[in-house]
Amino acid sequence: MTDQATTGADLSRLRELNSLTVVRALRDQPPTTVTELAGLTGLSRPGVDVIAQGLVASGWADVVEPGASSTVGRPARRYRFRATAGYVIGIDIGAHKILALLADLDGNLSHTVRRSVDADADPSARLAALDEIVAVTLAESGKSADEIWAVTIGVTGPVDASGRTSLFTPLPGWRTVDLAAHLSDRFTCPILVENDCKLAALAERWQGAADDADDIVFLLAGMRTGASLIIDGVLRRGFAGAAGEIGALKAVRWLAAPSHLQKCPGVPATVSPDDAAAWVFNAARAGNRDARTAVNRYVKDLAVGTAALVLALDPQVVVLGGGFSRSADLVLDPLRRELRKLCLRVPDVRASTLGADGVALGALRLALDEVDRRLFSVGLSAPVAPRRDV
Amino acid sequence: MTDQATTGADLSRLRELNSLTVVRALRDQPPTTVTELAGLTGLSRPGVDVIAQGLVASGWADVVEPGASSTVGRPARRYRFRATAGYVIGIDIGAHKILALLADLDGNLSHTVRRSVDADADPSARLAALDEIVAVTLAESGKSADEIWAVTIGVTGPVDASGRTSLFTPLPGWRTVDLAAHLSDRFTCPILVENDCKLAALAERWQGAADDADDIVFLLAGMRTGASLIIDGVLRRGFAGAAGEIGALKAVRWLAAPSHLQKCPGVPATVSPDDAAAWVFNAARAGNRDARTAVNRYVKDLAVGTAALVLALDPQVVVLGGGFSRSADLVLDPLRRELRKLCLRVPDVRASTLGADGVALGALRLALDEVDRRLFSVGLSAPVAPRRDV
DNA sequence: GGTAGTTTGTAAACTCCACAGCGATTTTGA
DNA sequence: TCAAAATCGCTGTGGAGTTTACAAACTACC
Repeated sequence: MTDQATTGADLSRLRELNSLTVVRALRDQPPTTVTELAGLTGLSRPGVDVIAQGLVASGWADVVEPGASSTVGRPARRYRFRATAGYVIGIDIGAHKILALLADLDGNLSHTVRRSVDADADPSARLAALDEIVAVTLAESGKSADEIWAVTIGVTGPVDASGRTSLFTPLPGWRTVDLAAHLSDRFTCPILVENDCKLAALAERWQGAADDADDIVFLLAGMRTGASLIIDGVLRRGFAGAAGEIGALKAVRWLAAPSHLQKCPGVPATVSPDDAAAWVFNAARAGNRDARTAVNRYVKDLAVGTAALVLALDPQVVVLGGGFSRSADLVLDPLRRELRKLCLRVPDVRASTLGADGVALGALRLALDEVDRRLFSVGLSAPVAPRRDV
Repeated sequence: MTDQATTGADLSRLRELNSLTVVRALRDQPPTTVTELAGLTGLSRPGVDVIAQGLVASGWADVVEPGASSTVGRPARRYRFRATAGYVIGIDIGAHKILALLADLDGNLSHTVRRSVDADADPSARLAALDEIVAVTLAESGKSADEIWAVTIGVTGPVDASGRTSLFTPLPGWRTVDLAAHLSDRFTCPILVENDCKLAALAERWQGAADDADDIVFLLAGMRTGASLIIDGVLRRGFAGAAGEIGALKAVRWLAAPSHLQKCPGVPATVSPDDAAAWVFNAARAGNRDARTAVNRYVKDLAVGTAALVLALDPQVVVLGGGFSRSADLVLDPLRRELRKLCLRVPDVRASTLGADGVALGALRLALDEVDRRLFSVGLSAPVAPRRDV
């Protein structure tokens, strides 16, 4: 706060700011000519030219020499944001699998590594698998650890400010694990730990079903039920990171809701508890009466908590994610119907388009946001990996 | 969005930015010397000097010539933010009264005008009273309409983007009233209309019980029950302005909750329905058994909706406002107890410190925020009333 | 009462940045 | 081959902030 006041701007800072706006313009454009950049930024052409050359020298931009030109006049040199100056990693530690994604600064996926993990593996086994998957990701992509600018890990359970899931977590023995500390000797860059449901919401806003919305309620509908909130375009964690945990209210029957599906009469004994829900959805789709009522009961329970969130926040969109979003065809319509009964204004209700990869994608997005925050918000630093602050 | 890109900074813009930081530093400081300002802003002393003189010339600052100095050295000239360059008005249109406040740009109250209105007055009578109170406020303070830089009006019921309470409102015949349009021929400055409960929340964060918090749930506890949300320091309206309306959920018994008090056995027939609640609180304080159970039942109902909001948002503070906050001594403790039962993490629960003036104060705050947004965010304009954009 | 020390106010010189304008260069099309 | 069009690169101009230097004003102390 006291530091906020010292914003006196020097001439060098002016250059910094202008470099920043040029980089920003470059980032969401295909390779661009100086004249185009001048138009985009409002700066003069010679001015942009100097800045662009500076960006190339410092490593933020690449030059694309003109090829065969189609327009009249001398073909222009083009500049391109050097998205490969750094990379970020997003990891999803689920109950059954660990998924790691590696992407450049534009968010272009360059490597995907997946490993399955035993559902009741103890923390040390899970951490070993994490270590291995990180090593493999770096090795396969040929990147060294100091080319990684941020790492985000998604875990189940609410994550507090220190990056721990101390409140509760379904993973056995996971409450005292400090993931950031565990990876801190491998990476010097920021390491973020975040709740999986929150990350999935970020992903849906980035590349998924809600890429047009700023106010989103994301529902994790699966064997666990959860929710997370994006308000005014920003993921909201609440004061202690427990925002969205409306399922803890007993009147909201989210804890027991999936049991409507599991305990549906008619599920064959050969179907494992984990697959029961899928069986019921299929049966409902085929017209099975018991299965249909089970689904309806499930949705009715799901809708109560959803309505509470909708009334509390008045979002533009509700996104149905989680494992059950594969059966969105059966869930969306009754969910809309219930919400219409319960809410003042019914938001758009949409199904996730990202499925099981959403968490890891959201982890990427959060890592990219962290890089943005560190390098592109105050001023333009040199294109090197930011250091984690203690 | 496309306009956002054109942020190329000129040298004149640099001056604008530095002027802005100096004004910002001046605003939350007593009269300040150039040397102090240089320290605060990080600019050089001569640099600040030119800027300060420019601010005086344009009317943003005043010079305070040095008086008797107590320290060694030549006594310094001091500069002061000219808070009287403009004024804002905050108005609360309640069921029984209309309250108008006039304050300068620092938020210093300079005039208060109050008029009572018949509870079932029709819209035209209420609008006439509004017109009169506006005229009186201007006349008594000796200000002309073009010295007013923003006006905010607080009304009951959710307010949509157009400033109308089309969804519903307890005031008779009020749904089609367009307050901003009604006042638009009197003022050229921005005219904002906002829900009273939301404004009261703003006030509590500004000068009230939650001035240390960024994540706040404000409860309006009275004959109506409502809530509003401040998240990350910003009042959240939701996509269509209906955020906080959790009371619309039937499982949340907010609509019926006050009837526990009104229908408490033992209320004398001589007590009017409006005063019944106050009677019950007094009786409970005196030890009346029926009154105590009525209060407890009321709090239990209030707590369900509050818990839903707390679980959804994980706020730092819950502020109890509205008419019943006068009886916070009876409400706070049982409310905390209930929340402890229902929530994962229990926030601070505090009573409003502003009482019935909160809405008008919040209206002032919103008007000041609007002025800030227009004059102090992009660059520093001349110190004249901003024009309402169509 | 005078002088040293300290702080403020102001002017000058300097540096740096963006801009405007001009000519040179390179390509297309007639 | 020449004109038109667009880009590239250079130079001079003006403005903003900084540093440096010095005069002015005040306190403290001898």
